[in-house]
Amino acid sequence: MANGGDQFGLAGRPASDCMDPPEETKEDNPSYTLNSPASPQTASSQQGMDGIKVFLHDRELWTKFDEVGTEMIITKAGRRMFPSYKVKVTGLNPKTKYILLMDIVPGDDHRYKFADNKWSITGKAEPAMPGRLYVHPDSPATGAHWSRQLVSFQKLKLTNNHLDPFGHIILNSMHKYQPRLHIVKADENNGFGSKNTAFCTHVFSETAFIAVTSYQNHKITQLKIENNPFAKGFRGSDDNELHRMAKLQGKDYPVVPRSTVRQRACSTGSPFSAEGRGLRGSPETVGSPYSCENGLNSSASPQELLNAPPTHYPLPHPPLQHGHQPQVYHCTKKKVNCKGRIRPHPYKKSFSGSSPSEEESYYHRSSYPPPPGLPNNTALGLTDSPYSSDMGQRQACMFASSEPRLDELNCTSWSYTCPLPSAMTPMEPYPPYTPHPPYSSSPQGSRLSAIDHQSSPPLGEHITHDPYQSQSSGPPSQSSQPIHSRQLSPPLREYPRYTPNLSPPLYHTLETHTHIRCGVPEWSAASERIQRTYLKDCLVDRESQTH
DNA sequence: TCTAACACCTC
DNA sequence: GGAGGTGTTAG
Repeated sequence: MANGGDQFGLAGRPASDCMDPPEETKEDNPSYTLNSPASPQTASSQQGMDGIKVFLHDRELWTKFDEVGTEMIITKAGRRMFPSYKVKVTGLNPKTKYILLMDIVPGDDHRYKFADNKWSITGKAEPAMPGRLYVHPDSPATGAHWSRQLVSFQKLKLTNNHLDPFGHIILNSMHKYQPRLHIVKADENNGFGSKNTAFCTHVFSETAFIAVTSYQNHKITQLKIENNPFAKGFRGSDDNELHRMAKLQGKDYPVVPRSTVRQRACSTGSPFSAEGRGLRGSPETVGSPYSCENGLNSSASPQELLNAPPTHYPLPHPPLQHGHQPQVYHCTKKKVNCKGRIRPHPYKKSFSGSSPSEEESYYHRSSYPPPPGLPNNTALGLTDSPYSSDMGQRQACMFASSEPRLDELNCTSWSYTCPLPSAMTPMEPYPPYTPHPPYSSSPQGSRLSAIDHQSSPPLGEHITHDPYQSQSSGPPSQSSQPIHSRQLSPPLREYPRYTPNLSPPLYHTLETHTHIRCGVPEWSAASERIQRTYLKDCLVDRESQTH
């Protein structure tokens, strides 16, 4: 959340590591990029990754939501994200194959509540859900393919079902999250387990959100209705709408839509209407001096960033309510009692998809810790394979991963142990939440594996960031422990413990439970092997299904 | 808080 | 026409 994130009390944007020139401007639509390690060890990993740029599609819309405090519905069956996460990627080698995947990491270590029309911390976060990675259905594909058009992750679904068998990303309601995009080189020279596996992570702070089972902030509801085609039915349009509602309510006179009532009630008589709340561009939020507390800023070397285990993502927002004025309107959640739906007054379409060209102007690079299941330098060696996934409707592979927390980026070096469930033994769906040291985190892009993924400490609070700077980091270079074994063990997939047979064939999910702590990187060879293996398996599977 | 049924909508 | 994505609603 760019500014509004402040609503969530999110930490400021991640400081950029400045691997890239500070050429970025507000209009760069930068993503924070975490490139591959720059260490001698992994220097090669960066080859071909440095020039990669990612532009968030519909950034304006995202920002609009962010300013209010984005909320994403999570349901047992899985719910798509809206706005959809779509990006335009440039700088890829046309002939090289890449795997694009996403993960959603905790934004911090808190649980939130929405009261008095504002978000506030209500306690400690619940144990992190098993981390999962969503691999874009087209993966792996050539750079030319990815660059050809927008890369959409709109089919990614969020769920609150801890036992979800569909491979959806599991989240906790009332918790803050940060989506991340990972680009992994799947070149043949980067086989599974290869130390040269290159990848980079891109983070758009404006895509941070709070997971909810029902919308809390009415403004978000309205934004969704106004912009999501599938919610068109809830858009008010004109007087006819009122009459229609009246009919629904068995009345012959116009009825004021609930939303309208709320809106009015909320915005009336208060100097702190949503607009004035400062969520959007309020001086205090926009200009918030997100100090670099986690060292993500220039203080951390790319290498360090890479090494930094994923912790929760440092969101570019000031502490909750920080600098916020009381919300103006108090929207009661009481529903209007009527038979039919009460439609809100017509809302003007505030945003329409931005054109690609527009997006480009908003490019900004980013750098963050690698995806939990991603290759840390050692980890993911993706064998090249023409795993083209052209099944009618490609499915994405889901991987469990540890959820990185940015607030832990402080550490210059990281270590994490991955009590890897041997052979993907069913693990606790929700490992008891273990408080982590202030700056512990899981290694970035360390694995695509089933790693015990206990919640890791939040990074956000400790991170500062310059909204317009980019960071880049890569897999923990050190990866202190290279993947030793390249053998591909049986694919670890699904939730052996829950519904081994329920998993759709195309969804491969691994749940990761990772213990993270700050210190010297200690990679779990086992976990890495598993993730590496798993990913490969997933790809192979797809390939076989494709062909 | 959360869920399931629902009507309405897009695709 | 059907599948599936929406927010609403009641419980």
